[in-house]
Amino acid sequence: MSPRKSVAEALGTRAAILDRSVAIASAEGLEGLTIGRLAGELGMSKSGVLGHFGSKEALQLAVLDRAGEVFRAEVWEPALPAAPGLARLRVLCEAWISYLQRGVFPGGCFFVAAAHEFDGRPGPVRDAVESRFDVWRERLRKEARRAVDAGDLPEWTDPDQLVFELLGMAMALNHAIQLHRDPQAPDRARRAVRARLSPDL
Amino acid sequence: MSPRKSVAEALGTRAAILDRSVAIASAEGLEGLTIGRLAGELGMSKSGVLGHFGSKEALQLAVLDRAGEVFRAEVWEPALPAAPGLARLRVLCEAWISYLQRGVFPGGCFFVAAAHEFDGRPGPVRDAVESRFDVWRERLRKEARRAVDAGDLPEWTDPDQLVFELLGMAMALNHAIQLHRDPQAPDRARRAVRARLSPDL
DNA sequence: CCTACCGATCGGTAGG
DNA sequence: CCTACCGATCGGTAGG
Repeated sequence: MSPRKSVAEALGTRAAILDRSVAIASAEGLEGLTIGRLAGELGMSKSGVLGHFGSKEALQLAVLDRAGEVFRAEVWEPALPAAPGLARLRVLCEAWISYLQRGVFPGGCFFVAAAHEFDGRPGPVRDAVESRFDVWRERLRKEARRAVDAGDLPEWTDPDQLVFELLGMAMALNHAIQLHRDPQAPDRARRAVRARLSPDL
Repeated sequence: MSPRKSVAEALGTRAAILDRSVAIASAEGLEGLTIGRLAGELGMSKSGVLGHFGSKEALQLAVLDRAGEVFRAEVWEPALPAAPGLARLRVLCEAWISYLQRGVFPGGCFFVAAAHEFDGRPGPVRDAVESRFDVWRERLRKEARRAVDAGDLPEWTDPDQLVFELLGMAMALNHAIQLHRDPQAPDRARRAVRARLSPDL
């Protein structure tokens, strides 16, 4: 009989806030995501929204977590059935390109956008963004190392150099799609990946 | 005897506003650049600042022009003495990497940051950013084409593909410097460029 | 170039 | 989860 909702309802509300937040922040950035706008779009009061997180910064961190779950499901998990090493690295890159091509986040890669927004602002949000990139680069590096060890990539391949170039490919693709709406960009990215991961062709 | 300043003084004030604006916007973004903050740092009133431009959007466009002059002086002009084609392309890439490495804009490449900030917001600022990238890509493409025609790059080289990959290299470098403060990144970028522009090595 | 001001919006809090 | 409110700041204008 209390006006408080049940735990399940509260979790549902929280999830709804986060999903809407991801959509807004993807297009407008994590700062452009304001409590007032969020409340308006969800038909809630500002304090109702803020009560779930405590502060805007805590909301931003929760949104990053939610976006991380999406990235994981879209790019990392599809590659798990593939054999570790070169095969998995190829699937990862294709899932990565597809994730950008399909516009899973309407504003482009959530983390690249957040990195640009926060790289000059010390604090927990910046740290969380950097940490996510560290994890992702490490995963790519591990597969690249396995591929070299298995003899599927030339022995002179530097895994860190390869990861650097794959990240550049993804960023160029993200940029070409978001700023130039270039329909040829995904195929360019695929060619760039092929040149690095299919040395025989 | 009027309180109005002379034309020369007004131009000096305008230039001072723009230089400060470039510094602020480089770190905080073109939206984070606010009239009030600018006025405070310059010891002026808000209306004094705004009077030079008319609106925040006009200020943002003027700031993009100013940043464009800096980029031109730092990256394009140093390459003009080099012979068109492969030689100039190499000098351009080295000047580009050096511009990012030295932190000419403290917040990293001004245009990459502006592209991320505005790619989802239609309007004159977005158009100006896109146009600047078009000009830059066209310049790179032209040099790449010359290099192929001269036989200095393999005849199967696709200039658009090469430019796409060079842009990716620059974006990966910008990202590694700004988010990760990775001191090895400039050398990684140089290796990536060498692999594409020095096919003999 | 200034002061003085406008309505709108920001993140956040008090109290229920 | 709400209403009602806080001080601060936003871009911009009127008038000089």
